Amino acid sequence: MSKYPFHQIEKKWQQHWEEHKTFRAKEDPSVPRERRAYVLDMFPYPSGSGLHVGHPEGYTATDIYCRYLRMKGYNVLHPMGFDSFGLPAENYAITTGTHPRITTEQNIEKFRSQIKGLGFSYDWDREVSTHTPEYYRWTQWIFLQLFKRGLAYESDTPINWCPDCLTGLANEEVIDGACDRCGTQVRRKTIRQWILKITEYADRLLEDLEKLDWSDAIKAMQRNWIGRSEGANVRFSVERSEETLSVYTTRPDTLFGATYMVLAPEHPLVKKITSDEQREAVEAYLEKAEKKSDLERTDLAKEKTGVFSGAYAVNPVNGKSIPIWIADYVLISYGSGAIMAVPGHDQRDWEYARKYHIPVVEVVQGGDVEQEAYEGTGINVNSGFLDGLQTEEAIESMINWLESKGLGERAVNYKLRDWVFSRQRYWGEPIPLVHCSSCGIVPVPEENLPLMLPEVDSYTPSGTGESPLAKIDDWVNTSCPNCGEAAKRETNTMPQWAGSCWYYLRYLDPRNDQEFASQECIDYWMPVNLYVGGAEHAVLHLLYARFWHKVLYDLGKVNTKEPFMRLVNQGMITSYAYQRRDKSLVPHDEVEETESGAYVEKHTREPVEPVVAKMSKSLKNVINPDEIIESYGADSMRMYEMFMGPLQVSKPWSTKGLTGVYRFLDRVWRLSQREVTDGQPPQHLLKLLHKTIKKVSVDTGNLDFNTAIAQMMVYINELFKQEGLCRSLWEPFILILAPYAPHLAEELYQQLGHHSSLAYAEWPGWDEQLCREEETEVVFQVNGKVRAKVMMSADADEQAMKQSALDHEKIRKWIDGRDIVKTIAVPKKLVNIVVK
RNA sequence: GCGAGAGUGGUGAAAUUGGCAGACACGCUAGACUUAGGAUCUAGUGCCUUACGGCGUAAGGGUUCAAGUCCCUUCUCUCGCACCA
Repeated sequence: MSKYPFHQIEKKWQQHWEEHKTFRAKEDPSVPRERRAYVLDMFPYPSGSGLHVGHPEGYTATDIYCRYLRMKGYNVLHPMGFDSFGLPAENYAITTGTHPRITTEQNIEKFRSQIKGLGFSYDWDREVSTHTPEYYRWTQWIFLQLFKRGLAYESDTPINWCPDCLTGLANEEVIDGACDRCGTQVRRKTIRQWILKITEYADRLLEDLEKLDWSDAIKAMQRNWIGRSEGANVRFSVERSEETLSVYTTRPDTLFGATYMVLAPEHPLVKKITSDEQREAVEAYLEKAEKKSDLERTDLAKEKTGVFSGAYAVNPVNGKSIPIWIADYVLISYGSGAIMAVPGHDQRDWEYARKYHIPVVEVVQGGDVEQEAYEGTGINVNSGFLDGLQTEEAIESMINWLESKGLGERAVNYKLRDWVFSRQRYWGEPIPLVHCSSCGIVPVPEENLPLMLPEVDSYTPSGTGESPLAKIDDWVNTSCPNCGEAAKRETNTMPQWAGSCWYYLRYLDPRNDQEFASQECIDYWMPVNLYVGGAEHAVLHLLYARFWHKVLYDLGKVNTKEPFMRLVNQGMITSYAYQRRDKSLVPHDEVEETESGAYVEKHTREPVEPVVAKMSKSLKNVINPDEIIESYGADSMRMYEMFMGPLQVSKPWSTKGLTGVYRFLDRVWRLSQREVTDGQPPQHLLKLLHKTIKKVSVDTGNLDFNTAIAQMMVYINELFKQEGLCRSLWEPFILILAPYAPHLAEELYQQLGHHSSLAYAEWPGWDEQLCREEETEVVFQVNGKVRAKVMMSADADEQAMKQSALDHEKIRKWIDGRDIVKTIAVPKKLVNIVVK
């Protein structure tokens, strides 16, 4: 066993912090606003498999940052909790009959102890779990506010139905046509759903992104998801019919080029306008389209299919009669579910027109519409009153024309769709509404919240689309809060996103039973200064949370338009796996290393190559943090995760690599066993100390933890070479090590005679004078190639540098007898002599 | 297909404004030492070359006294979106 007693040290200090409530955050009004920091981690779903090495990465990063800020004198709020409603616990309940609360709370227990084992400086007094009635009371309360503002509505729209989970899924939860959770192929089913009108906030969600200190990549993803576009709605009349057909277009300037129209198969007008001759063909096509899953409909994009409806519309600008087709390349869920097709200037329409021999008309110059659609801008032709106009003017002119004739108007469209908010599930927040036959939908009075999740006999969904709650008659049957007559409760529950939409607010005031959080606490801490989590939540969670926050802002309940000022996404921690020649992957335990250092598959002796892959159970390359902590200690685990590389990029785990930081900490420990003296330290070490303090301070503030650690290693390697141990070189180092390896640092700090925790000790400053070098190495180059290196005074001027280079004997060898064209000197760096 | 990002030793990676490519760590090699440990310590370690020196940041080209860094072309990988009218 090692000399470094991390087991003992880590246990001791974790107990100390817990007993002394070292990291409790208080709303101290004497701390000015700019010295307060709210640093937030994305809270975990407490799954049955416990923590994996990915969780501690972000948590370690924020912990280091928080510990650093505390030592810099900041008042820091750093809470942790659990996103504890969710499908796995319920699916487990369905198969075993165990109440999801029981499994969930066991899992929370396990997660909490694992997280505590890493020595994170959370204020545990603020812990929240979304499944507790004290918490979901306020989730329900916020839902009621949305409902009262008209932001929640019922709709019978077709939804994505997972036949395995027997539940509806939001569009966003369907990945490649399969259920996000269980992978089952999703089907369409029509069901009554609660929907939240997030689209009403689309513009603000888009605009307010500007102010946020988020990566451009994440902002771009959100922008893309919201998908705002500007254009016009145009109404076409249908020949021999009273109907009008409304379409959305971003290119009203191409209206003269619209030679046909297309309806999505689900469009309500399809049945009304289809002619008798075409009815059979249309019905056959509709049936085919219905059977296609979304996956097929999007994947079969290469070959567009459709059918003529037999009906014609009138192009309002030129009175021409144009055919109306039905095709599934038009989506019912975007725009009006119908388009005007301009084959000259839209590639999809072009392909379709070619296939069905529909005329292609050029109305914007710039391409060759015989070869392909021209989607760019240019001068309008064949366009009546638009002829000769540039695209931008043509668009304006056409919109004005449409508006003046009452045939259309300027319009904005979004890809973003409203949020399907109900789940036919047991393990979620009950939606606090009552259906009354005379009063309609009535909210449960706020003073009666929480609406408790009742106990049930069976967690199995009814299979009809209703949640297990529908089977409990004495819960479902209630009286109307309004008129007192018999009424029925809403039996849908909320999705898992609900609880995570506002948890960062509950941490501010977690035991408040009067409101979700007091104004004082919100004012004191908000907004979140730094939010760290996985990129997988880049769109959904962050968009939903921002939406709820804006609603609360409109209600006057929060003081900021945006909840999270700075967002950092940590990269994924991957692992090595082994790959056969045919690129298939081999599980970890079926590979062994040969004597020559190559890898072979055990039973076939086939050579395999190590490659980086996601950790997965099937590849058996999952790293368990408990084992790492047991063998190397939490401080090593923390430091290694930060040493691997930049926080934001994904990087492969290597337990061998971890031994590097373990050895470093062991070396620090062995240093501490030397006698500490009070003498004057050697100048070169003092200078190195100050450079180290500077680099660690700057890098920690920028979350560049890997380079900060490297610098501490450099320092310790030098310090180790010196005999003895100078207190003035040692104590500041312990303080800068503290955020990274807090257990060891506390122990060493105590060894130096301190009696309290270093958690609030003053972060050491550095002396800029000592960080400066009097002498630097200067490179002499001839034609850009390094020919000599010399030490020179840092303030040598360019002239002196040039002269010294020209006089240098190695340089003379290269320049003698040649013409010097030019000489460049860069102070402290180099001299370059250009010769011919 | 579109969009974003990335390609640096055997490996993870460093490298203000263009200014010594490879810090730090793993691994490897040699030696020392021993309380034989998951040790530890010392030295070495980009490639070619006995040396002088040459070549090296995915490939090719360009700008510059000087390019990992700036510009152009190509390739590969990762992520996101996927008929958004």
